[in-house]
Amino acid sequence: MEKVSKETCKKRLKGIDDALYAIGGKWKLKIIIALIEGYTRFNEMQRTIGISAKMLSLELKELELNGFLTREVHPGPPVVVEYKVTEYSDSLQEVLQVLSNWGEKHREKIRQERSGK
Amino acid sequence: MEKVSKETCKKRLKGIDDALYAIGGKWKLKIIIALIEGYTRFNEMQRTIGISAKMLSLELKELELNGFLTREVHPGPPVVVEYKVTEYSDSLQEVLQVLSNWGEKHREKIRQERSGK
DNA sequence: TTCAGTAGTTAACTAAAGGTTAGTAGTAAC
DNA sequence: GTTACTACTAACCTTTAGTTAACTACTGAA
Repeated sequence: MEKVSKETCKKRLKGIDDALYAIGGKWKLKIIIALIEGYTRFNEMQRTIGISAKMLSLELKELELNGFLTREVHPGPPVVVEYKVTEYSDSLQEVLQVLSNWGEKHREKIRQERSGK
Repeated sequence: MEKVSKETCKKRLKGIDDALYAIGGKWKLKIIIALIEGYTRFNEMQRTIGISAKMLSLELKELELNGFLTREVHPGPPVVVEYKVTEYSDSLQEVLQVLSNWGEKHREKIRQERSGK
């Protein structure tokens, strides 16, 4: 009789590890949300998310490389660059939903604890 | 007719923000998994997760402060310290499940892409 | 008595993440 | 002709995250 379920644990840890590798960090999920909600332009996203140009540029490159979005340059003039989520990003919808909901509830809990004191 | 749903977007971004504030970073979710799966001791968790003593110590303090776990010292001799998840951590089960599953599938996808070349 | 284990802490350091400011090159409005 | 917007990039700097090794203090086994 073990208290610890080593196999399940290892499996879950590995899954989390792989997920964090692809979509961990401060910005990736936020960028994907912005794209899913219909934002396509660089400056637009920068303002919406509250990210610096440098970070946005870096993260967009990584996300493109990993198949989460595409970058389309429409030669102008004026030149317009559009970022769009790929179908693969749809596989993240559930993650986004669950995580965002949890965050909302957590914020509510914290708020109540503070006001309750 | 807007392509962008600003309200939904803002709400989801805020939710993600709150979630990442509490459980973002490389270690917090992993520690919670280890605890949920039944690990209770410091060195045990260190080995299972592959985290340094310093980081584990720091993260455990934060998680305790935020109500995700309790620290029980059983005065010995020998002194034994037990970490246990609180009920509140159960609210993370769905997050853990969804994220870990996504990670697994993502790894599988990457693996296939590499072998397919 | 020496070696190993428990539960950490501390110091010294490196690496990664992120911010700020400035600048580029083009368009377009005032 | 000056200001502003778009989509960035480069240099510089700070902060946060993380590693390694040494050390504490106590227990128990060889």
